[in-house]
Amino acid sequence: MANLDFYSTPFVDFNHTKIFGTADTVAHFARVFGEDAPLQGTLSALQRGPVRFYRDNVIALDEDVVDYVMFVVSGVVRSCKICKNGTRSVVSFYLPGDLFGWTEPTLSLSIEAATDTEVLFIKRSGLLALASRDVRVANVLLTATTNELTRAQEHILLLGKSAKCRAATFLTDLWVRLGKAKYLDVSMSHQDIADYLGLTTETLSRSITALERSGLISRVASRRQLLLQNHFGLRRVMN
Amino acid sequence: MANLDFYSTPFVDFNHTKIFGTADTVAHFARVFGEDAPLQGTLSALQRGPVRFYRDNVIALDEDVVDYVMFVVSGVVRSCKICKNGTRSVVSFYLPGDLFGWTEPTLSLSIEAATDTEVLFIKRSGLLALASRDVRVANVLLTATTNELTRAQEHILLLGKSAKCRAATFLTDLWVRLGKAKYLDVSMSHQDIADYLGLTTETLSRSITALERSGLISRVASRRQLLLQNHFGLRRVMN
DNA sequence: CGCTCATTTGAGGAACTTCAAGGTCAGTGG
DNA sequence: CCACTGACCTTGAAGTTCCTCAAATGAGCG
Repeated sequence: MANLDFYSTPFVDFNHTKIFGTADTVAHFARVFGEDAPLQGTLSALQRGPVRFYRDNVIALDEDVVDYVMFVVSGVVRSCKICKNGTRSVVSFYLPGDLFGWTEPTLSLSIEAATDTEVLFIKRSGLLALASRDVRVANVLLTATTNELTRAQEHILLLGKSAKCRAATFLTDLWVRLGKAKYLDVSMSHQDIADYLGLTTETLSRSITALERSGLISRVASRRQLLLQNHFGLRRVMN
Repeated sequence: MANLDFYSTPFVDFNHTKIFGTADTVAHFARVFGEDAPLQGTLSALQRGPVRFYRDNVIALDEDVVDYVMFVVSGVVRSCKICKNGTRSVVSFYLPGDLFGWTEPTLSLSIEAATDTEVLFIKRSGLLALASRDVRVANVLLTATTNELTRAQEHILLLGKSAKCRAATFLTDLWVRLGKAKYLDVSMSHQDIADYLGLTTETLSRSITALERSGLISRVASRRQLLLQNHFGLRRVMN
């Protein structure tokens, strides 16, 4: 179980983790908070990490993170819940550049590494104090939460559609969120995606195969790498 | 279509609306923003309304409300989307005391009256400016968005469960949100609830009947009024 | 190469939807 | 007061989609 008091000392090993340099972090942060040097300094005093987690390791349990918000430096983070009957739901995926951890701990979601990932921990109280002094920071925080809210609402709408539509929408959205690169590297497992879409892996597989047979997507080197061939057709399936 | 420039003049009629006194409004607002008299004054300068909407009338289209957030004074508001194939999804219900309207307009949700309702419109820019001067207001805004995010995530989890579980959870949650009164008055239509739960009205009806036959709930006077009889049993169905 | 684990495919079953009809209730007018 | 109306909810039977279970195939790795 994640014990975040660990992070009060910067640069520690934890849970098979390895500490990386902060160069990438600053670059990512700059995208969110701008290039203001004094502000960067204040922020880096609040942050711990980045900490590396290997795939499927628990980053934090929701109750543990009331004191921190998190920032994804690399990899994919999933926020999920296992119900009493054994089924799992993935509530959200967080990608590099996402600032998350606002939700109430009452849901007791588990924050886990969907791939190998680097995560930055930021003192919530310090960030809120900073926000009350600097309007830009306050705006960033409000933007981060409303963005996450918007994605959650899109997710709700998605769960009302057919399996094929869910798969097509997921792949297209992921492609957009990852910057519309030529090839889409689907780095999370089919199990994670299925639990996100409210499907079984079998139905997900059949849906993706159906999209492939329709000529809308095609698989490149590995099965994890896709080429979205017919964006217009995909848009039509997405409804 | 709702044209919010209308509200730049206070106390107007709009869309078969009738203007009510502000007594209730201030009481509701006090719960959220506290009893600070100068702050109340500043806030009331930002607000327009309350405006009354009759059931099934459109309060605002998402694109229209970039300049306003909304506050429910009485009744139930639904935020929903009609897809191209004709199916409708209800993303969220807002109850008296809820402050909403943060989500990005890209989703183009429609904000509608699920029952007769009174809604207060608050200038977004003014509220944000106030938040940057008053930390309490900033906290209220962040709390409002994170609360809504938490509810959206609970909604996502709910859509992964069985029809009976969804119905039981919906009724129990509504009962809690409405203050745990003895009897639960379900004021929205079954169609609205079904679209919220991702079910048909038929399946919803069958699920509620099943709950009744199990002795977990019972109907009182009208079909819209329920008594949650066995909270322990409901909890078990909710999983 | 041979192991393991993830993905794919197939057949059968369960849950939910669809379509159709009947029932209930509040409001309306005779 | 009572029949009539229309909206809403309930119930039944048939159909669809997705899930479950089982087995085969493929990919990654020592």
